[in-house]
Amino acid sequence: MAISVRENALDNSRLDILQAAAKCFMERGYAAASIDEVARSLGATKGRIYHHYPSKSDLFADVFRVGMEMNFEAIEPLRRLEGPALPRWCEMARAHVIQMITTRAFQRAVWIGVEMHLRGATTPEQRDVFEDLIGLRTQYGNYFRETIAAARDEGSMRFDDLSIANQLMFMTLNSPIFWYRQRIGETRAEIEDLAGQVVTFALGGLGGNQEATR
Amino acid sequence: MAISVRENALDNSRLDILQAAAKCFMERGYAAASIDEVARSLGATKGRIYHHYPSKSDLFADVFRVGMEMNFEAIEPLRRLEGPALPRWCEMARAHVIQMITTRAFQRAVWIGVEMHLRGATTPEQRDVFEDLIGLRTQYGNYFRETIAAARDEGSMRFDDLSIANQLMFMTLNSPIFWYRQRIGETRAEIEDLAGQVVTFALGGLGGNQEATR
DNA sequence: GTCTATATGGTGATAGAC
DNA sequence: GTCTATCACCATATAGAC
Repeated sequence: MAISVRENALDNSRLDILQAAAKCFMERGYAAASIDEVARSLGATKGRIYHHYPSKSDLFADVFRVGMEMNFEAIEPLRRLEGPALPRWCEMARAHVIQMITTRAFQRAVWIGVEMHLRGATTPEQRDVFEDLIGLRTQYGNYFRETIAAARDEGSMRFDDLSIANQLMFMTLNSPIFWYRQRIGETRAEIEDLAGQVVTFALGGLGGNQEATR
Repeated sequence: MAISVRENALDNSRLDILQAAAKCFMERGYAAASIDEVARSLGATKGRIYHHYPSKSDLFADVFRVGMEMNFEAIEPLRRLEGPALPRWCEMARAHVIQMITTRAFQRAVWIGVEMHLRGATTPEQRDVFEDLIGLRTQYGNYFRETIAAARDEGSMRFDDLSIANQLMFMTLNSPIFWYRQRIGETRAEIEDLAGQVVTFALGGLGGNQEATR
């Protein structure tokens, strides 16, 4: 079943707003982030934002959606790789972690959205839109879930409960959205080393063969 | 260097307020949780809360503090265990995870506080109190950090960067505060099985010898 | 100690000028 | 499309009755 990939391209004004909004949501959280603040960080007033989005909730939902779309794009070619599950998982996991680092603000918003959903903090009006977004997130998660299940079947991973393993794996792979801090002059190689350590940790947690990480 | 353990006992009225507050902070987050809501969940009005706490911020700080004190108590006997680091770590980690599950509301508040600190969301007035609390949290974290460092020295764990390993370890061990849901009629054995899976994942992530988990 | 007002400030959202 | 009011609402915090 095909993921509804965006038909509508991101025009620049919308993208500007989304980036500013993602940053504010990351720095303040959903409730504490104000539309005024998003506008101010754009050097504008909220009239501009309300022209594009009918409500704060809709703005947030769009940040969430775009964040998920970025994720799907990042692993799309990898999840179709032929052959054994373990190396495929390694590629996917690595791409995922790098994505968490490089699009951190959006990914943090995704986390906030998932967390709001889990604790039932969504209002009745938000619920429909959120169901959609959570559906995207679930489907994305299932790609990994199916991959580690296959790896376990193939004997290259060892864990007990699949759901718990998947939860713990994502907590690990997502964690840079909380503690990563961009350093001045940081090279791509340093980011990849960081990602490598995160993937290695997750692989070990999943009972994978350490020699498989190159 | 002694951790300042509480001299002042928790009288019942304060404990009631703290429990209600912890629950609200968990369900709504710091910004969205209202004093009115905490009061309502106590069957009271906010006059009662403001009699005990001068501000929402102080109330939250007390929840944070009590949560951390619970943690110190949970691992206090274990961190002094003699012998090799690996089994000591297993005991500490296991106790920590069970603590996350059984005092979930308080631990979630602790997380919220740490996160607010990390993203600089604290106001100047909050800063001093938060520095204290974050200090507690850091010292608690150091107990684990020293233990895994020792385990690595002893050859029973294998990882690259100590800080990153400690971060990833805590993300794993803390994660039940997000996804754990109490089930009706759940037994202690089921909780311990759950905790065992979390600890096993973390141990694997730290490059520990799987046979060491009993 | 706890309650019932109430002051105060901030935020989401709207209306209408430009 | 964006800005400048402005409204309505809600939440923190306080004052004073009981």
